[in-house]
Amino acid sequence: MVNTKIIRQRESLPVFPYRQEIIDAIKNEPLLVVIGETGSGKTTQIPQYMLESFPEFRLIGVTQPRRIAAITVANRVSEEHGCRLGEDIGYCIRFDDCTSPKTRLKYMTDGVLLREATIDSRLGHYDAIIVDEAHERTLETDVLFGLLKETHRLRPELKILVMSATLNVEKFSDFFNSCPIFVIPGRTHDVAINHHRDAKISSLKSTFVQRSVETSLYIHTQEPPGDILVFLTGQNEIEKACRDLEDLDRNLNYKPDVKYYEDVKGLVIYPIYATLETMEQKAIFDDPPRYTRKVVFATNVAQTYDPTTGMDALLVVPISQAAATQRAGRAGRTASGQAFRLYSRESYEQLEPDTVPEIQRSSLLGTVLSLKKMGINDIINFEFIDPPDPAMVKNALKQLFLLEAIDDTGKLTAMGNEMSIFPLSPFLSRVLIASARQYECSREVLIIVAMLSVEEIFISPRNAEKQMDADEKRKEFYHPSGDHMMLLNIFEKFRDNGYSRDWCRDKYFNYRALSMAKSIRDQLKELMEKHDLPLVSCRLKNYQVKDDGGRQRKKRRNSYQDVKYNVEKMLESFSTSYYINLAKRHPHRPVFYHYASATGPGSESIDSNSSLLALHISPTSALHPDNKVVRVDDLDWVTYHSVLYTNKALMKVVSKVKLEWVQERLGLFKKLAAANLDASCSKSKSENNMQDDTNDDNDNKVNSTMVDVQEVKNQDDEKKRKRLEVIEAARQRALARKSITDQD
DNA sequence: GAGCACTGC
Repeated sequence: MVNTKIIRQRESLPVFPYRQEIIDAIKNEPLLVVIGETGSGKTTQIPQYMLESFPEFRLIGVTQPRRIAAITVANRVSEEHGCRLGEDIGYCIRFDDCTSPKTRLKYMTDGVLLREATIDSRLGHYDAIIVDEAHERTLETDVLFGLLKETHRLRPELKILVMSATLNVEKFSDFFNSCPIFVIPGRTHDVAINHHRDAKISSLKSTFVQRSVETSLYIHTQEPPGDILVFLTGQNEIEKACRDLEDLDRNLNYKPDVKYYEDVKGLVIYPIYATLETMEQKAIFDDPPRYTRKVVFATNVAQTYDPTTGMDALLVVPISQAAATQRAGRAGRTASGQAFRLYSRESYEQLEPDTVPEIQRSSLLGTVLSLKKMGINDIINFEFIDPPDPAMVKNALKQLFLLEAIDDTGKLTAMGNEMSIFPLSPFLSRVLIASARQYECSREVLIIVAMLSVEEIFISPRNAEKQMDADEKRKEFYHPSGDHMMLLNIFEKFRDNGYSRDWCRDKYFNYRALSMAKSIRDQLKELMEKHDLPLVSCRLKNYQVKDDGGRQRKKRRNSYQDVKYNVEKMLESFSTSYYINLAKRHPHRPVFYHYASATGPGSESIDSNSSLLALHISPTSALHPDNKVVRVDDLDWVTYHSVLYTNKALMKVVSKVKLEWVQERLGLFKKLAAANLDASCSKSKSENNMQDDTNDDNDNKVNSTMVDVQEVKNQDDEKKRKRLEVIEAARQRALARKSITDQD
């Protein structure tokens, strides 16, 4: 049955007049770059043209950066094509494979294709690969670029298309052997851009929320009807902006003395950020009531990875010119519009032209492990379109060595091979394997690992009363050993309550996060079964439910022995990785110091001082002094899952450990100093010599780090404390300064 | 002076 309406729709798309030209180009060229704006139809049409024109193609793969895009596009295309989703046309995302042996066109996330590549780096199932939304430059897209270039050498018959929305794509073409670029002319509307007369970005500081609210109100009262979209940096700012604008709106009396009040008689204000419930997110697409203007406050900030500490840090940084232009372009999607920048034209011109690709600002630990698994040993010389910072690569190699995933020559070990089975941070993969092969507690550790792989579990209500209620309710999950066991408690209670959304709401837990943890647990369990990793419980045999009130509880406080599980075994499993994040308490203060920073590039650069950065226990931790679960002086050694920089360095997910658990593994730091991890990199001799120097250096640093920690332990005079504080403050300032391009 | 944007396997 031919649906004429669908045909008419397909033919009205900007890409349609170029159908034959595109097909010819694909026929003649193994590599092709296609440019087309959002809405040009490139994502839905070009794969269909290929399906229709190349019947000999058994499978065409199209990657998308986001799950939702893969699903909706596949849906749309199967409808246009007149087949049921999952038959000729399907999609594949994590936890949801909607394809069949019949499938010839497969939409997927770039992460899925990357996982497939770790199993078969030739991508032998595919006759064509299309990397869509390449301009987003996700970590996965960038790695795929390098792999596909290699695959092209091995399989020149494989058709490779790179599709992008930006015009600045010579780079893609240059990378793929100067391949042709096909441009689909777009349909866009004019956007007028207004800059602030003189404000510098650096001078906005904390006033940007207030300024954005004032500007919104100005637009509302002075400009013709039309919605307003405001970009801010985080949830807090967004909520404050919503409140402030609502207050201002309430005080407006919509008298007919201003030109546009007859058309615009009120405001509807929406916040949008990821942790909002899906329903609340969808609300922003509702049509506002008549005569009202819609204002949306949305998020967007950048993540940075600090190579001097090897830690993730969330810092507010100025956007790039490209990102500013893209944001402004949002105003012209459906009609002409205006963009208001709260900073001057000069400030705009001083911004970085392009957004730094994700690969240059994130941890490469998992990426390097995947590449090694694919047989790519020489990571430094791997063909990246924009190579990552070599210091980041070296850091990743060191960490992988400390996890025993690679040996002292940089080669993948049997352990590393097994670790790459799991779609997890290599730290957590290592823990999971230890719990299965060594400590006999994988059934429980599996849960904790899943809980550590999801977004924030705790909801922090803004309302002070609710916040107190939330804090109170959290207490029932506390465990004297720390937060890992708390996570296990939470998941088990969630399970015992039938994975209920209402239960989550009552306890102030993020239902979406806990459901995701359940899915991940199930997936990991399947992978363990498939690869013969034993699933063993450490539940104690003689465990009986006994309620003898306070005495039992008091006894538990002084021991790691849970009445129910062998907690030591679980925490020992975690220590196989997290000895790298071992911290010792200051003798007289509730702060901690990292045991040996030899892992991070911190050891390479400045100082052994990085080990003296004061680490605080996060207020959300069961072990935080205010929570009174344990006395601070009962804490000696702890390991932490991650560090968050606020104005302090906060350890997140902290558990109490015994030094004897990690003593043996600490020896790996020593071995690291002697290892030559990028020996496989065929660098010039002089660079290799430099390499050796660095390694010698590391050896010294490891020692000095240990001496320093020892000093902290033995000495405790006021001067020393002062010195540490000065160092810490300097570090924090340096960290903040690095992120701001404008001078004060 | 307390708190973290977004993806994804």
